[in-house]
Amino acid sequence: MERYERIFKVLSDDKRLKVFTLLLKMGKEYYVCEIADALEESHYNISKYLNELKREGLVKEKRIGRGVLYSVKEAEDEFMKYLHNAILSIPDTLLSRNMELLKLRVSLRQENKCVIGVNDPRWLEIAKEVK
Amino acid sequence: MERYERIFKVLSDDKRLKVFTLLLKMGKEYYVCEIADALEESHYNISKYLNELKREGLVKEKRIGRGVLYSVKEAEDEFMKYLHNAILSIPDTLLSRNMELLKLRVSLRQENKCVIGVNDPRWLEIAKEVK
DNA sequence: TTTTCATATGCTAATATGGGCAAATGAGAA
DNA sequence: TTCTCATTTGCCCATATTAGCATATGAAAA
Repeated sequence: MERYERIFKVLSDDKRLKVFTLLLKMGKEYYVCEIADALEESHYNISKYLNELKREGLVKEKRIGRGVLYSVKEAEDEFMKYLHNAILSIPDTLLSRNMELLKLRVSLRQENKCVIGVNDPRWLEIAKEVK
Repeated sequence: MERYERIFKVLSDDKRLKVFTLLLKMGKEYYVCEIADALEESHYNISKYLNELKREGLVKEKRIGRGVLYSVKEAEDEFMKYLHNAILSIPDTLLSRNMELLKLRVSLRQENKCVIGVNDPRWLEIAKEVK
């Protein structure tokens, strides 16, 4: 049962569950810094969460230049397919702000460069408009 | 997200996951002492696990005389239905010994009385036959 | 009532977990 | 090479979780 126990454990933390749910609902690839800004968390913690999710086979990574793109790994068995569906059933309303922020954050991409997060005045300006 | 986080948390422990998976796969009602013996755990810990599962709405209880019957609570939303299916997808082989023990344990029921577990020589005799 | 039985709960010590900071990678740019 | 940037990792501290024991309930039997 260890695999299943570990999968539930990695999803049992608010922050990690939000990271995974966001990636699953948005369905594309995102940089660590974009996810961090969308969830209004520190970059190093988001990096830790993504690594924990990767360790359990929930997400995959792809290095692009200096950045790393993360996305949900395709479900390879029945358990994981149902788990994805369960998490997709979580109401969007619980993450609407973060999904909105992520879309905005991605729209700032310039030749695959990240506009750095919390301290960047441009980003703060944009983020405060989103309820 | 708190509800979902809490549900994953209660399933993130080996023992609690086994209790819930066993109840879900077997699909009937069982006494605390029966579940404890089937999982070869202490009665007080199994009682704690069942209460934690109940607190998150995963199982329900029914008092019968001195005993308490526990069973899986029907899924009431999409999330829970998919979660049940995910857990039902966990291979039976991982719990075959415990499912076997539970069936044996239930077959000993006498007018709703429990034959007490770990220290009862009759039960030990029966249990050691199951691989 | 008193006793017995099945289950539940309170307490404590050992262990695990999470967050934040600082420093380390690793890859491209200069 | 050296510098910069995005991400990762190691470390420490505060907090949370867990198991086991002892005790408490609550319901029926004596």
